[in-house]
Amino acid sequence: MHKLNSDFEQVYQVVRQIPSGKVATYGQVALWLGWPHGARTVGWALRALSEGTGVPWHRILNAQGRISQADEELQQELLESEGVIFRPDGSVDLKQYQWDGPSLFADPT
DNA sequence: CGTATGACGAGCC
DNA sequence: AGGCTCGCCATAC
Repeated sequence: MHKLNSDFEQVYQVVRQIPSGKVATYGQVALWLGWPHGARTVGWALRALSEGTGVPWHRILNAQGRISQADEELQQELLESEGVIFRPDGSVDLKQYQWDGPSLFADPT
């Protein structure tokens, strides 16, 4: 299949699998892609993302369960609209909301 | 091709 | 607990 598999595309493919109401961390996504220390690269990919791509970028938080992007207000609203509850300190309980990982049934294509 | 940058993360002070 | 530094890695220039 067309190898559009640039590293960015790989990131998007994983992020797109995160279900509504769940979140994932940069490092977590990186691990799923096989980059033990590529968390920053995941951030780069999401940053390069333009609007209307359909990629649920807002479901990505840092290891502390906090928003790392500039437009925090928007991201929090998007998550809350999916049922994610933020703590008073502006973080989310990863124990509760962190996604388990890509389904083993997800076809790699 | 070397340097700088960044939506990270773990460690150290 | 909070802030700073350093390591990692794909892009940008």
